[in-house]
Amino acid sequence: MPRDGRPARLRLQQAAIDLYERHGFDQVTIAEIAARAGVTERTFYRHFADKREVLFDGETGLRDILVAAIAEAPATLEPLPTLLRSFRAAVPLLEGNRRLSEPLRRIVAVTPALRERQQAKTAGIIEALATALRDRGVSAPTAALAAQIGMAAFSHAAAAWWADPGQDFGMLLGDSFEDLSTLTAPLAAAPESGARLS
Amino acid sequence: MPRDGRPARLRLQQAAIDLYERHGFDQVTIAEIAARAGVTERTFYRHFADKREVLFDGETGLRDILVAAIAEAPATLEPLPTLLRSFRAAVPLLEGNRRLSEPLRRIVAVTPALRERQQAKTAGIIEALATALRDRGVSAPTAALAAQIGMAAFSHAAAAWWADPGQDFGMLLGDSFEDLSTLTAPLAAAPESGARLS
DNA sequence: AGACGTAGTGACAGAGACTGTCACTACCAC
DNA sequence: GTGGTAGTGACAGTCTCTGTCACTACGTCT
Repeated sequence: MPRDGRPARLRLQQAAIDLYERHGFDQVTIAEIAARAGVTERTFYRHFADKREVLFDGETGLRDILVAAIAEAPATLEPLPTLLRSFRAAVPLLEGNRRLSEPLRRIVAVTPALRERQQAKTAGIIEALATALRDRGVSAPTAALAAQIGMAAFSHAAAAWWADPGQDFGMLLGDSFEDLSTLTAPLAAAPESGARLS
Repeated sequence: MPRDGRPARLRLQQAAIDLYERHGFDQVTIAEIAARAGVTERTFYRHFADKREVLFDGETGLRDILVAAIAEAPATLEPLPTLLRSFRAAVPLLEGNRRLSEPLRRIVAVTPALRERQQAKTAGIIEALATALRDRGVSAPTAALAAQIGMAAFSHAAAAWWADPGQDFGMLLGDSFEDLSTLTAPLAAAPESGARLS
């Protein structure tokens, strides 16, 4: 029985963000969040697994877009170009959520427990990317490695984008993947054994 | 006042590993661990920040070796070759700890809360690698990207090493870094803008 | 209209993680 | 033997998270 028009879930998220930002994650209790949302503590746990999860609801949307884009890519495309393509498909989502993401980023940045959860979320996306690549016939180890590298390049581009709102994310992504090539170029100098990718 | 020869800290670690492995992380209470180590619950928290931390004591050793090796590398060496060099310096440590690490890996693998903590530890090492690269004059964004890629290659090699105990870790590392080159090679096909690394 | 299923919620009890604080003991340096 | 330091016990307390039962709102079917 919602006390106002918005569903309880949304009210809880908004209350949590407000309180976390104002007093710090550690100083806020679930009881306070629930009271502000007009529900009981128990109801909070019906919507979110724990105190951190309330901030990471949007991550699944990004993951789903990326996985779908990988599945739709031309079958002959190599792993990293496939990932670059999928990241480009997610740009509109990120640009649309930018305003909402700003306060979240601030809160997460200063709270170790939340950074830990965010890293876990990123690891989950990497795992999903690897699975999507395996479905295209890429071997498991190569898919895992490519997914990690691709996500690293994506984060690299995202960092630049957050730092300078004026830049075009799509172009930053292209630059990031070029940086991968630049970084790995010196490795060719000292080969040690035969190639082995599959 | 230790009840036996070994310091309480070691007894707590051993008790935690034993109980976590036997009954599962979630089913074990701090009181049980403390009782088995012959101390009180309060003493557990004097040695370890929380219930998970007791399993991740060795990670700092790996980090310190890697950072030291980076600092000692020739100043002209590129970022990724520098990282490869530092990972090679850590091989003896990993080979020496292999027997102890096996049960830890089993426990962590099946417990989401512990995997989360392990990801945080890995992120901490990546951060330390990036800092060490910056100290050599590598720009902050490039250092962060290189550290992530390097750690991905390291994990790639470690996964193969854990899967097949017979392999030489040093050679697997070389193969992993070659795989980086192989993966990024197709990116050169569609350049979009000028190079920008610093 | 009335029976029924389902989703969302309140209320209560409880286990267990983690913290703050004070007092005590062992040990080392001087 | 005096004082400092590290390690510990004991106790109280807060807060997170879970299990359970009952209740309401709402749509569906008959």
